[in-house]
Amino acid sequence: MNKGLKVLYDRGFVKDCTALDALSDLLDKGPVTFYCGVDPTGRSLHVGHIVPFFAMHHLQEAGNNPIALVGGGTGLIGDPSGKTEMRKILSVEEINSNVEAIKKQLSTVVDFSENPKEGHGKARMMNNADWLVDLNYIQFLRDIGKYFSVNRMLTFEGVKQRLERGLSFIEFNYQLLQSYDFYMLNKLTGCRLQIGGADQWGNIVAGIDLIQRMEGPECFGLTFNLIMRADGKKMGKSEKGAVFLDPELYSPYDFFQYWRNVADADVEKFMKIFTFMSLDEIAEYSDPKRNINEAKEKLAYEATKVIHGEEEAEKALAAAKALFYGGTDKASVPAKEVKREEWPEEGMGVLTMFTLSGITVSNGEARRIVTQGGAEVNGVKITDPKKTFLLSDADSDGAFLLKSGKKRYAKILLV
RNA sequence: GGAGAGGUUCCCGAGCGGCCAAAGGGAUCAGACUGUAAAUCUGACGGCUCUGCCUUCGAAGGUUCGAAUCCUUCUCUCUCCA
Repeated sequence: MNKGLKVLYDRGFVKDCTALDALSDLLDKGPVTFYCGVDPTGRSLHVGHIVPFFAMHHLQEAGNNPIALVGGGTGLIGDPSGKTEMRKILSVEEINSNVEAIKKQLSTVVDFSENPKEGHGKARMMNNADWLVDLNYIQFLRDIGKYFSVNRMLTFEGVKQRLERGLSFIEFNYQLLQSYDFYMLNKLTGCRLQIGGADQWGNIVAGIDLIQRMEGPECFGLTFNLIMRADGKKMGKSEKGAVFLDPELYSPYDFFQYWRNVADADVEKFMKIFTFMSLDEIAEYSDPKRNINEAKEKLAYEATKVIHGEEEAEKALAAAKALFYGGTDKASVPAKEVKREEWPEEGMGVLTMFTLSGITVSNGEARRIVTQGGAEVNGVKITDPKKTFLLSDADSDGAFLLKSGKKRYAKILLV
């Protein structure tokens, strides 16, 4: 099998391939241009979204040329695959600002630079708005629509599910547009391969068929496993909601903690997918004789390093050590700054402090934690919800370190 | 267009005109046990200046001493018919 392709298999990405042998041959013959779509529906991707882009990274490393196709046009519609409800329709401005943010996030795993490393393929970013927005409806129906069978589209799993709940015509069209994307990319760039999550299978196959019917070359599709956690939950959801890549929405410290707390059974799998560690190194960490917590720490460090950079990863690691093993560097604990002169003279109540720090959403929730014995301030357990703190109670760094439960930390920093 | 069913707190889902901030489950949070894991058990779970007060049951009105529960209009969803 082709080397680049094998990497994806070895690391556990691949779910299905339309024509494995033929694709392998094609890759062997030289660099292949391939693409993967992203929907700009939010201002940040979360860890589940980025799986195909890790795959993209490995293929790029093998010399192939990736295209990250932002769905600036299709985002105006919404893909019904895997959704049980209609997606909200975004304005053009929203989409454009999301596109910018997403590009930045993708750059952490895919190298979009002008001069990629020796032997690596050259990546680029494209936007399907470029050819979709001005599409002429009648023309499109005549040229593209004639190749699609509604009967066949109705048999697709994603569509079937939606039929039970209702599917609007606009969403039903998604498949045609995605197929058209593939066709256009093939024409414009010679793109021969589309990769994506397992839920994209139907759309990818439809695209390949379309190109064939439009008398283009044989194209390929490769889909990846939907990454599930050992507890059966979908990847990328945490107690706090989706694990976003945007540090504003999900701090690097929390990001680190997300990986630090994965189930034992997931560690090896996640190392293969969400880090660039070599398989040999991963094998070392997976040795059952080895302390599983060491492996989790490594996973957390590596994953954070990829997404937020080495510096943030170091900080998160140091902070974790400080909080859990009594170190001193607590710098990267998420902090909320408060001006000294704004601190109430009679002291600030614990409940207010917890809510202010963002650790709790309401005073009621803070009260619960305090009365149930889960609250700590600067290492001292607080059980009285009426307890107040004066400026002079802050630690030597001028901070209050708040702890909720066993592992949630936040800080109020006096400035 | 016609007929019917329905919109309940984060999600699913129960709810006799007063005893409903609203059963039950899930999710979540805290405690115990642990390895910053899993499983399990216990407790909490709208907001607040918290033995009380305020805001919620698609929206707006109305009936009533009193409504999530009754009436009217509007709105949205689903099903069947054409």
